[in-house]
Amino acid sequence: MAVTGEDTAATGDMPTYQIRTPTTALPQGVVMAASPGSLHSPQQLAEEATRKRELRLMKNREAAKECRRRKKEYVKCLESRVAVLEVQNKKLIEELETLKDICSPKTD
DNA sequence: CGGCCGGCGCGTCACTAGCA
DNA sequence: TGCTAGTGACGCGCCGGCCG
Repeated sequence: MAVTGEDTAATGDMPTYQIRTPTTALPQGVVMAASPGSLHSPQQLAEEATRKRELRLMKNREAAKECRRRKKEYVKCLESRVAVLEVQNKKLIEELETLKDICSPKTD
């Protein structure tokens, strides 16, 4: 691992999202119908939209990090549970064999 | 040594469940 | 019903190991 975390996709300053989904996200020409109460110049509206988008992206970025962290933890937890159950299973099998030996009629 | 491949982490988008 | 947090999916870049 040791991934140089910071130099990946976005931090490389390559807005990949623009390439992938030009139509979704925020249709660029469209200046989101502003909140009816506050009237601003088109430029202000655009700035507001940009600001909102950046905030959303930032929050989602953090959410994704947290989500991945939890998922890793969950997987680790499952793996250790598997290990415990395997040991337990092995012991039970051994015990079963022992009991079989004890209970089986002598062949001699 | 250079190319390829698999694994990993990241950012973003799209979708959804739950809440006010 | 609109908003937000959570998450699956996708694509990207980086790294380490393997092979010719």
